[in-house]
Amino acid sequence: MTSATLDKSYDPQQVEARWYSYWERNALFTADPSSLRPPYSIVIPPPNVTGQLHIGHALDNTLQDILCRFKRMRGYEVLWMPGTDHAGIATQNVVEREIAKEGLTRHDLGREKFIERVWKWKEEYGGKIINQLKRLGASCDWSRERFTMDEGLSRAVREVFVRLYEEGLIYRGDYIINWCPRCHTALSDLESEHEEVKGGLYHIRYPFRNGQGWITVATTRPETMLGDTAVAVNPEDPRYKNLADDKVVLPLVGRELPIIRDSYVALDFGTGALKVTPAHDPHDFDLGRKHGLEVIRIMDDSGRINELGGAYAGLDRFEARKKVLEDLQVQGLLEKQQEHLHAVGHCYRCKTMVEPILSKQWFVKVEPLAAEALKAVQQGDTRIVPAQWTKTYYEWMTNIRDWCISRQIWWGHRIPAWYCECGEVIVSRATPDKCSKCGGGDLRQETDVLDTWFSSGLWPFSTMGWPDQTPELKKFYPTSCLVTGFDILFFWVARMMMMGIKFMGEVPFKDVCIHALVRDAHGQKMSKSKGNVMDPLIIMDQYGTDAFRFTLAAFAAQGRDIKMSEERIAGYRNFVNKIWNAARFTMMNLEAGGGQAGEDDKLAPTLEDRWILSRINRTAAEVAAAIDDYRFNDAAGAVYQFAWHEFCDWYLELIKAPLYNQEDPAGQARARATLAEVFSRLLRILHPLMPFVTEELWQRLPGVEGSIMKAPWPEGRPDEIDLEAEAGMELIMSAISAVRNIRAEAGVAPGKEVPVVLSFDQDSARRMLLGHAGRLQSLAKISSVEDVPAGRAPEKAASAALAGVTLYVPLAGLVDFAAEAARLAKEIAKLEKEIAPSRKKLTNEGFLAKAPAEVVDKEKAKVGEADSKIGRLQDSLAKVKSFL
RNA sequence: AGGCACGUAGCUCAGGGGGAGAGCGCUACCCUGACACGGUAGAGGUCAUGGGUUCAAAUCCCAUCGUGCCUACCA
Repeated sequence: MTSATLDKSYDPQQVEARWYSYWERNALFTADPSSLRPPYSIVIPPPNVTGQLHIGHALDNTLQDILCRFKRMRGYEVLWMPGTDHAGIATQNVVEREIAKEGLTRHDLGREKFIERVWKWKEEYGGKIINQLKRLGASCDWSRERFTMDEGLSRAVREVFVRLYEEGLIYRGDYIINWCPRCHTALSDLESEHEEVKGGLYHIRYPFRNGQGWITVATTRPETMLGDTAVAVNPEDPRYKNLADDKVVLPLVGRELPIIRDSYVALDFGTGALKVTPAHDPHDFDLGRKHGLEVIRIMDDSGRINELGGAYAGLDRFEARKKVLEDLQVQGLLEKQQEHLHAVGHCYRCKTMVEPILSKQWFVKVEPLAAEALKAVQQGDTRIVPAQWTKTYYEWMTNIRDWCISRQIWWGHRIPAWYCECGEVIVSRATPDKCSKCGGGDLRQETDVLDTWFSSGLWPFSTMGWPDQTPELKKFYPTSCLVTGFDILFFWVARMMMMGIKFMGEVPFKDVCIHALVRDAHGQKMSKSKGNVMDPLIIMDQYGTDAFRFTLAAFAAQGRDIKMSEERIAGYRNFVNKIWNAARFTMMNLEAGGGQAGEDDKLAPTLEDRWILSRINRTAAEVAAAIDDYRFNDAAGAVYQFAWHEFCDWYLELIKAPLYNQEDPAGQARARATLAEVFSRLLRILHPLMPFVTEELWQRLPGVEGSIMKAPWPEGRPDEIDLEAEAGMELIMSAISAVRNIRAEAGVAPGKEVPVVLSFDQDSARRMLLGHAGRLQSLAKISSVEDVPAGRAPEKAASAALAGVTLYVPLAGLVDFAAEAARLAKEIAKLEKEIAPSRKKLTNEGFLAKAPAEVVDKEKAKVGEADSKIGRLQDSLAKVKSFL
């Protein structure tokens, strides 16, 4: 392969397809638990099997990939554990929809057949996202890919369930839970998403039994009155101190209800009187228990009024509300209704309004687990980055309530509990064949399955073979870092913390790196219903994966939402192309040397060599530090700045002269050697961010063998840091810019060469500029450089004041003195404006007295420098004006 | 109701007590033998508002306005 085959512009499509399979074939992603290298491990947040790669996954996995590739290059044994989540409700919904097309429900098929169908679906369509992650370049160890319903992981689930049960941390009981009437299952508190809903607050009269007036209750849920078993008021409420009767008659139903007094009732809300429906409201449930109230559940699992709802039986809850209100209106019992804004839970899977319903479910007693998880972060075993999320984590961990883990669906880990006719409940790792109490053989397994998050909570260790003691666990647990969005901090991170500490005795990860949500260019959350989703696959097709990844990294500033913009992606596409062309240039020149580069580089390095080596050292260090700190945007920014604005803009331009100078073969070889070295390092610095193009270019570099993935990260070389070269280059670059500016402002044709006269007031500046006059000439199109004493400077010239030198471009006949005067005046004004704050500071006695000496010195130096420049510019201005 | 962020160039965003930055866009010139997905030179900002701390505030503190998000059982 030679640069003859390197196209003029980068075409991502063909390159990307080639390298991913190369990496996989060569097992470059595979982790070796017996390696002696230090471990670095990440478990992927397992996407749903039903999932399609969206931009949030893309961000999340790009960041993980950057970390993994970087750590590999730095000599770590890296395990990036991949896999997918069985996503109980979501997956079941998908397959139910599929069989619905055949006119079937899951009940037509029966549990076993239905689950077979789900597995079949999973084999066929599930895990599409895995290939999409590969498109993204994710360097996961696919040989270890896991699925939460795998046999091994299922064993871990059973083990955990049984142990928690045996310790009394799992229990079963009747409580109010969040019920989704569409999915027909219980949900945890987290899975019920609160959304503001405009509802009504209805004031309803409950007449006293004795006919002496009524009590008015206020409610947002009039339809649940069918299940009312009391009315409650606050014992302190003067309005209700002396009531006409101690019982009311429930309208529409006719049941007599006691009036209970409880301080729970707020005095200042509604009417101060509360209807109590223990079967359909969590607080009412508590009140009911406390006061020994009857519990009447009036709704079925689909949210329809059941036979206990009398005339309303069969009506959907919303129809029932309407009808109840109508009937109350007719009877004159609806005193008033007002608009009322309140937060109502919605199913996180299907957005159906959640129904709080009394039901028998399994729960995890989380308090003791949460206490440990809280402590682990407090004492720094796990660090949350950025730290602002720590508080949120604490808040949740301290206010946590028991976790409802049973789901009335079929797809998932079936709860390992069996019921015997004798009433015994057997919870066991292995399927029992007879009752442990009565010996009976007629056992029925619990039909409920576990919350999907129960199994994903075990992910960091179940994927590594737990409950067995495996080499993987030994080497890679606890994992180094977890990268995820804050939206699942509670759902998942918190649960992994609890489970990891409980069962491994150690936190599951040392760091939690929390990144922002990706939004569209207007800051809206991307969603299918809004139609503002950006499909990462299409983006990758259009701009290339590397450009996309680089954009994500550049946007990933901590603690902020990301507004994705296509313009930015296009900008970084251009950057990738810039790298490509820098490579094109590099290779053309390396080949021109017949592959001899590096052999004859004994010559002392030139200024630009020293400078670029110094700069790339700093850049490598900066990028490394940024990645280590999860400041991905800083990493991207630093390498972008270096590659484009130092390496390409200046260094490549500067070495064209020596590279093209046939008369100095040694100088050519030396330039080639540095170029090859610096470019090789640049590719390696870029690799974690843009793996594909860097691999392609790496493998085309002469003398390179093997993947860039195996190449070492360019660690710092303190000997190459060169302050003198950096300062010298500053001066040279400023001189070149000054000449270019003068040329542009004077309208000198780009091709025309101009003479330059320099008048020095510092010897170091003289040595630097005259010693590198050739560089000046080639980059600023200069015909000659002349050194004159200050007094002999050309008069009819445009000029610029630099540090230690005044630069003149004599433009006899060309120079427009009026324009030059304006330019100088502008320059002076700009300098004055810039230096004004410093001047002010130096007149401030407090500043001189209290500011650190080095700050004062710095300000003085700044003013001195500016004064020198301004003075020289004013001299020039006066001269120019004299010709007007 | 509480909590957490955020208001910086036309747009999208970095920065975070001592010289206002980037990308895109804009203006002018240039197809210069890596690159027009390019080059060179420019224009553009009282860093939301009002106070305070400090020798020094875009940066720290308080308040106000605006925006977004999270948590929450006043029916």
